[in-house]
Amino acid sequence: MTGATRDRFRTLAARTGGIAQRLADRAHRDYRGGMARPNDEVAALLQEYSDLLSISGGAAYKVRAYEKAARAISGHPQDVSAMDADTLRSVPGVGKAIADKVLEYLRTGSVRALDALRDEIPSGVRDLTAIPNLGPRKAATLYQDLGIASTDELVEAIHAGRLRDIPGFGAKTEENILHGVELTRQSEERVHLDTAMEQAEELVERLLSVDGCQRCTHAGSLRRFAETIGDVDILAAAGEPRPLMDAFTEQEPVAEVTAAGEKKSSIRTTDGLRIDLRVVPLSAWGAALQYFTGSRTHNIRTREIAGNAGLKLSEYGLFDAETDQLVVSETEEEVYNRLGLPWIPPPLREDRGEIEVARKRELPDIVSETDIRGDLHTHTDLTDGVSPLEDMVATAAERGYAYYAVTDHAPGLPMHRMTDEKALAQRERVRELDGAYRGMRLLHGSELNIGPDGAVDWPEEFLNGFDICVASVHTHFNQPREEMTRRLVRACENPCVNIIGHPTARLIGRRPAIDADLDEVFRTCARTRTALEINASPHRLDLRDEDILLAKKYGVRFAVNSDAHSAVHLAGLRYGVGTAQRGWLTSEDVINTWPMHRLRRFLRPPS
DNA sequence: GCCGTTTTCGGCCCGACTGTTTTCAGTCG
Repeated sequence: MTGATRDRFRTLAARTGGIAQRLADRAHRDYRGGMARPNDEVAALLQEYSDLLSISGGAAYKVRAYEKAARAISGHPQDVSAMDADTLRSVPGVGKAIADKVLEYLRTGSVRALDALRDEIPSGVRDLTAIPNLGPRKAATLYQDLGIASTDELVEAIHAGRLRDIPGFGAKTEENILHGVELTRQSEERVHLDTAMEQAEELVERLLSVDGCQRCTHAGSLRRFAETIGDVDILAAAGEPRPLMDAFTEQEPVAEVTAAGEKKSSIRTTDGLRIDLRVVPLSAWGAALQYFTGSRTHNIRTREIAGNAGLKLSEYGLFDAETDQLVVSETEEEVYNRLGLPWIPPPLREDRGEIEVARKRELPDIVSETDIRGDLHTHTDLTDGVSPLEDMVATAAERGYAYYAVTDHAPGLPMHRMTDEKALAQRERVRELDGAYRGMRLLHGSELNIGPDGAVDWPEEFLNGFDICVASVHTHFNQPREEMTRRLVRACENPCVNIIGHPTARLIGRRPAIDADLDEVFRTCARTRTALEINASPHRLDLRDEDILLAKKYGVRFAVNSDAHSAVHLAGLRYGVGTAQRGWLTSEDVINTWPMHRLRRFLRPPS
């Protein structure tokens, strides 16, 4: 690389890091976990192109253009694989060059320009940018100066002291990288909930169409809505397992068939996700479903109960321990009932006291997706969303919501360039649209930024003009515990703040939760009637289940929100509901299951 | 590369923090 090229490289790369980094995570996920929609497949491709372009020192605006197009296509409601050139170009951010590449991909399965970049930059170099604080520029330097093209090589180089000679890399950077590697490694073998779910549902649908398939569903941690998934368990019932096993192992894309038997087969998809299929006779369906749903500790408890009752529980059924006579096995209900328990919803099966409570017939009537009457945290293309207000609202109406809040970012995050005028103009448009959909009311709100001292963006007079305010931590994640606690407490005490958005600000596998005294924060929420969000984004799931259980003890209310940045992602609310279920929440605990008049009173209590 | 009541070039997402420097590159939200 010449000096001049390097200079250009530096100035341009300086401006590209942020968004690339944010989406690299998503792109990586898509590669590991497979692609349910052609749109996501194309988006992942464009994102990869953007990443490689920025690593190779490509023009910053070009990098961003591919980035933007990737986001737009991922969030676009129509299937890109059915589009012609003109329709493609009607997607915002897609022009001639990108439309051509998309068409080339759909026609031939590859893009020459992307292949050329792949030849230039090993995939391991792109993987390096998944490490926090290590962006495209640093990854490029590491590769060019030291030939580092994988995380393992990077760790080795640090231990060998080889980074010391590279300008811009000091002791602190080494330490941060090692810490970041640790964080990413913990989640390396696991995928986000949506990735696993989409893959599982697609597969289940395909298997259900196979001749002789009597039943098919996903089980395991996915059925329990665990926050990340190690491998996907699929259970099917059939008299003759062979056709199902064949359909399973011969599907695309399979990288490797790791087991292929009569009862169980395992595959690894081309993106590294492991999927197990078990086929049982219909008569054993209930016992098998119970067994393969887990959790391990929950099952230890149920087997224990069986043992104490002179029974034996396995994936084949509930048997009399003495005679080996089958007692029951056809449905999960039968199995639980015969153990003296009501059926226990899978998200509760974590051995967190559900057995004892079930025995007393005191299981909570946990919140379900159909209880949700509206979404209270969503974005539009006015800030960092990709769908216009009208599309978001139309999709919300299709989902049957009784109310829907638009909460774009506030001026505190300068990148979004929010202004008073823009917020007021949006409000006017929201008021115009309100009533356009029968039975759905619109709320105009904002997602405020909680500053380092706990203050939020706008003065109280202005905030009073909003129907609803979510307030979230978006910066200064590393404050000392006491400072962070004071910060959150102050935000809760602000009478205009209704909901604390993604309260711990964690990004699963990427950024740890902020350090705060949660007991203190939850106590304050209860006192100030500030709801805690359960952010449904599969990258966040924040609050997480255990924090929800703790907060509930303080009498806090919750809001399950999608934080959708496109119309397509409004459907992601289900992952938040699953998390709320894991936190034992009922609809009484969740403010967006309440009727509009009750929600209004909660948001703006009469003084 | 995309986009345009500024129609065909020039602007596009800005500011702060961190770690490395000693004036700034890189990363992040």
